[in-house]
Amino acid sequence: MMLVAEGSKLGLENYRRGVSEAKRASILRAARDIFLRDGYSRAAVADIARDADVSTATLYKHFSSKEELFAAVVRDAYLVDEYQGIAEDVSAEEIIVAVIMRYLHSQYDRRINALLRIVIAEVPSAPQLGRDMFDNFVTARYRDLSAIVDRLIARGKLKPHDTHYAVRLLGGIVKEYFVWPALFAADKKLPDNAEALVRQVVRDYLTLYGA
Amino acid sequence: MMLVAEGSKLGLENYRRGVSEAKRASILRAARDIFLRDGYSRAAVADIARDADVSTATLYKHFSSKEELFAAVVRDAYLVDEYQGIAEDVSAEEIIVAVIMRYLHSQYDRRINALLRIVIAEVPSAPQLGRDMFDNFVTARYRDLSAIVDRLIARGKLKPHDTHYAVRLLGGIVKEYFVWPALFAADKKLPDNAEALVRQVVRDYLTLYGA
Amino acid sequence: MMLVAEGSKLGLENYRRGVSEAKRASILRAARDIFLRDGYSRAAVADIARDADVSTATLYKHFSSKEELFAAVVRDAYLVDEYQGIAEDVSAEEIIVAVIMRYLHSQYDRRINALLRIVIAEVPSAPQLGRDMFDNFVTARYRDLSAIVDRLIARGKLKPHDTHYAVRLLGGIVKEYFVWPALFAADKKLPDNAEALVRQVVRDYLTLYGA
Amino acid sequence: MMLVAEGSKLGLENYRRGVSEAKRASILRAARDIFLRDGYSRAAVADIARDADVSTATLYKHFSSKEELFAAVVRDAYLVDEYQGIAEDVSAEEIIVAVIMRYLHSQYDRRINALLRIVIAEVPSAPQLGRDMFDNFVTARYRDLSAIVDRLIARGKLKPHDTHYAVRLLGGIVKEYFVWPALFAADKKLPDNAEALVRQVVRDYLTLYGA
DNA sequence: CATGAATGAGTATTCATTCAT
DNA sequence: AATGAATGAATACTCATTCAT
Repeated sequence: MMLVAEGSKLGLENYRRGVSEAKRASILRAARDIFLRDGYSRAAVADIARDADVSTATLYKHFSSKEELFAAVVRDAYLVDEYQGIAEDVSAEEIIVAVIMRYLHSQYDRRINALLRIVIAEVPSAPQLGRDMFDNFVTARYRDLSAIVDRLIARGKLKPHDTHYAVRLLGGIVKEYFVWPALFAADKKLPDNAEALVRQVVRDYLTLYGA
Repeated sequence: MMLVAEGSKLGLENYRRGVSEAKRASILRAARDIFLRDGYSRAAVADIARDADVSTATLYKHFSSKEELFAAVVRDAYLVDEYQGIAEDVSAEEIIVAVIMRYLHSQYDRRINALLRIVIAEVPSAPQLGRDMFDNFVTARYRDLSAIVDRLIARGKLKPHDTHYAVRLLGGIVKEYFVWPALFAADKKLPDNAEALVRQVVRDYLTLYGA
Repeated sequence: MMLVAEGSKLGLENYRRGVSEAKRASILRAARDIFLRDGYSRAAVADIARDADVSTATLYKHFSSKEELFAAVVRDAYLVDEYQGIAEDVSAEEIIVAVIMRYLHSQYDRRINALLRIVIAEVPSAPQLGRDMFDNFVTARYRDLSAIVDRLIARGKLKPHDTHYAVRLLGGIVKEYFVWPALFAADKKLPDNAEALVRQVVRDYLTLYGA
Repeated sequence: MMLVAEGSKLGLENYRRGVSEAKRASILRAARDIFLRDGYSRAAVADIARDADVSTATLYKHFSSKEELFAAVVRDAYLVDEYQGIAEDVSAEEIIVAVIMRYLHSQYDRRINALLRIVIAEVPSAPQLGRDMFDNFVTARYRDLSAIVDRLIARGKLKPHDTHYAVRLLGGIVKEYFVWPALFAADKKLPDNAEALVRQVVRDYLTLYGA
C-alpha cells in the first residue's frame, strides 16, 4: 500500500491561507499609513505595495482597485466596540464622562480624524463611503450613547428627556472643542485638559437633565 | 491695422488693468466651480482655463500654481460680512436665531460646506490653508457671535456668563444637525424645519443663560 | 488516508496518463475558445486555465508558452480529412460542387475563418505559423482538389488542362464571395444561396475544361 | 499712433497650424511604421511617439486614443486614386492587364497587405474598421474595375455579360496568386513573372467574354 | 501681454511566467 | 504531479507647468 497523507493537502491550504491573510493585513496596514499621509488621490498604489512588501500584482489580487482598497481601510476602522467594559455602577456623571473620553481617545489614537478628512474629501466621487462613515462613526455612536443615557433614566439617575437631542447637545460641544480643530490641523493632539472640559460639559448636561 | 491713440497712454493702461482684473475674476469664478465640482486633485488646470476663457499661460500669469489658485479661491470666500444689518432692537431670542440662520444660509448658499470638504482634504499638504480657514470660518464667526452675546449681556438681556464656552455650545449642536451631515453628503439641502430646531436650541440656551 | 493498490503500478501510470491527456485536451479546447473570442494578444492565459479547470502551472506543464499553446490550437485544426467519403460515381459537376461545399462548411462550422484572422495577425511575430497554416489550409486543399480533378481527367470526364491553375481559378472566386467577406466581418454566416453560386462557378469551369 | 500689425496674429496662427500639421503627419507616419511592424496590440504608443519625435502627450492632443490613431492610419491609406491616367485607347487586354498591375503594385508598394493583416486581426474588437476597409479596398476597387469593363462593353470591345461576377472571377484568381500568399508571409515581394500570369488570366477572361 | 502647443514625469492596472509548498 | 499565490515589467493615458512665437 502507498499511504498518501490526507493532511498534506489541508496543510498546504492552511499554510496558504495563513500567508495570504498575513499579506492582506500587511497591505491594509500599509494602505492605511499611506492614505493617511497622502490622502486618497495623492496616494500611489505602488507606494502602498512597496510599503507592504508585496508586488502591485499581489495587491490587486487582494483588492480589485484602489477605490476598493480604500473602502476596506475605512471598513476596518469600524470594527471596534468602543464602549465595552464601561463601569455602570458609578454616578451618571462618571459614566457619561467615561464614555466621552473613550470616544475622544479612540478618535485620536486610532487616527479617525485623519480618516474622516479623506472620506470627506471623497464624498462627491464616493458618496456611499460618506454615507457609511456617517452611519458608522456618527449615527452609531449616538445610538450607543443614547442607549446608555436611556438606561440611566430607567434607573432614575436622570430625568426623562429627549435623548436624541440631548446626546447631540453633548456631542456637539465636545466635537467643537476636540474634533473640528483636529480636522483643520493634521498634527493636533488631544489636549491635557480635555477631561476637565468634558466634565464641565457633562455637569451642564446634568443641570438640565439630572434627576 | 488697429489704431490706438498715443495720447491716452494712461487710458490704455487703465483699460488693460480692467481687462486683466476681469480675467482674474473670471479665472477665480471658473476655478471655484471646477474645484467644487471635482475636488482639488481631480480638478484640471486646463479645464479651469477653458471655463474662464483664457489660456493656461494667462492663468499662470495671475496665479503661479494650482495650489495658489486654490488658496485664492478659498480667501475669496472669506470676504463676506455675514451679520451685517441684523436688527438688534428685538428680543434676545430673535437676535440669536437670526444670527444662526444667517450663518446656515451662508454655509449652504455659498457652498461653504463643499469648500470645507476640499480644504479639509488638503490639510496634510497645505496646513496653512487649514489654519486660515479655521480662523476665518470658525474662530471669526464665534468672535462675532460672542460680541453680539456680550452686547446682550451688557444690555441686561442675558445673565453674565462664559460666552466663549456658551457660543460653542450653541454652535456645536447647530453644526451637529446641519453641518456634519452636509460634510458627508454632497447634495444635502438645508431642511425646511431648520429654523424650528434652531429656535429650540436658542430657548435651551436662554434657559441656562437668560436674564 | 487514500489507499492505492501497489500491484497496479502500470494501472496507476495508465490512469495518470489518461488524466493528463484529458487535461491537455481540456486546455486545448479552452484555449481555442478564448483565442477565437479574444484574439491572440488579448487572450489571457489565466482565463484559459480557469476555463479548462486547471491551474496555470499545469497549463505550463503541457505547453511551455502562450505562443506554443496557440500553435497547438492551430495544428489541431489541421487534423481533419475534409474530402473523405465524397461520392465519385456521379457527374464531374456534382463531384466538384460537393468538394467545394465541403470546404465551405468546414470553413464556417469549424470557425476556420476566425482562426485564420488570428494567424494572419501574428504573421510578423510568428512567421512559421503563417507558413504552416498556408501549407495546411491553402496548398494542401488545392493539392486534394487537384488530385480529384486529375482523376476526372484520367477518367475522361474533363479535358486535360493545367489543373494547378484551374483549381485556383475555382478557389479564387469561391473565396472572393465566401471567405474574404468573412475575414472582415466576425459574425458572417454562410449564405443560403451559396450552393447555387458555387454551381454556376463550376459550370463556367466546365465550359472551359469540360470533356 | 502706435501701429499693431494685424498680420502678426495671423502669422502666428499660420505658423502654429503648419507646425501642428507637420507633427500630425509625423505621428501618422511613425504610427504606420510601428503598427505595420508590431501589429495593433503589440504596438506601444510610447514607441510611436518616440519615432515621431513628439511626446506622448502631444500625440494624444492629435489623436485621442490608440484606437483612433490606428483608424486614422487606415483611413490615410484609402486616399489614393489607383486607376487615374490609365490609357483607354489600347486593346481590352492591355487595359485590363494595366488595371490589375496597378492594383498589385499599389497593394505591395503601399504595404496594404500588412495593413489588411492588422485590420483583419482587429475585426472582432473593431468591426466598423473591418467594414470600412472591405468597402474601401474590396468593394470600391471592384466598382472601379466594373466601370472600366462596362465601358469596354459599351465600346463593343467585350460581349455584354454579368460584370459583377466576371470581375470577381478575375480578382479572385489574381488574389489567389498574389494576395493570399502575402497575407501569410510578411516579407512577400511581388514576383517578377506577375505580369505574365496576369496576362494569361486576362486572356482566359477574354476567351469567355471577348467580343 | 497672450497664446496654445509641447512636455516628461507620473498613475492605475494587466499579464505571462515562476516557485514554494 | 499539481497548485495558486507572487512577481515585475509593461502600457495607455493624464496633467501641472513652460516656452517659442
